[in-house]
Amino acid sequence: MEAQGRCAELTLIDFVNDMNAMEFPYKCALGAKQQVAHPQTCPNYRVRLCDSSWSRESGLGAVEPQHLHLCAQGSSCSAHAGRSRRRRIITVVQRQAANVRERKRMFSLNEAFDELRRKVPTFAYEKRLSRIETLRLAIVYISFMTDLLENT
DNA sequence: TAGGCCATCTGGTCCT
DNA sequence: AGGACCAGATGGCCTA
Repeated sequence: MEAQGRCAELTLIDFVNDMNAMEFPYKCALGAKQQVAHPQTCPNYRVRLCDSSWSRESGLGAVEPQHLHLCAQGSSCSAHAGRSRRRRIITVVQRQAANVRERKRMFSLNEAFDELRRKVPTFAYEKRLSRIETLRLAIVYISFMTDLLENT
């Protein structure tokens, strides 16, 4: 039992080694990047909040705005497909409230990512995993543990 | 300087 | 109607 546990431990270390070799060969730099957003200093933030293109006063709501908005998806855009829909008009206050909710939602998403980062094995000196790296590593890790369970 | 990553805003869609 | 979810756009920061 103890030997089996040690075996799993060693295999886990090998697994992390393999992962570093295969997936993250360049992850030897020290220091994790921790970005801190400053909405107050973000020009985009201020411009967007002052941009009234979506507001009731802009008049866009009255001229079939689905033909006015920029859409990178082109003709495949779901907003353009099928029946025409009237644009949902919201007030500045509602937009700001929606922005706050979206920030909270993204915050909880990042909390979940942080929790997942703590669950997947990495070396301490390794740079903080990005979200996509975390997901991919978790997938491989789960597969690895599943195989380990089936073969013991 | 280019590319990766991230935070934020935004508008569309779905669901309650 | 309004909140949740999603994806696109944008701009800032960091690293090679």
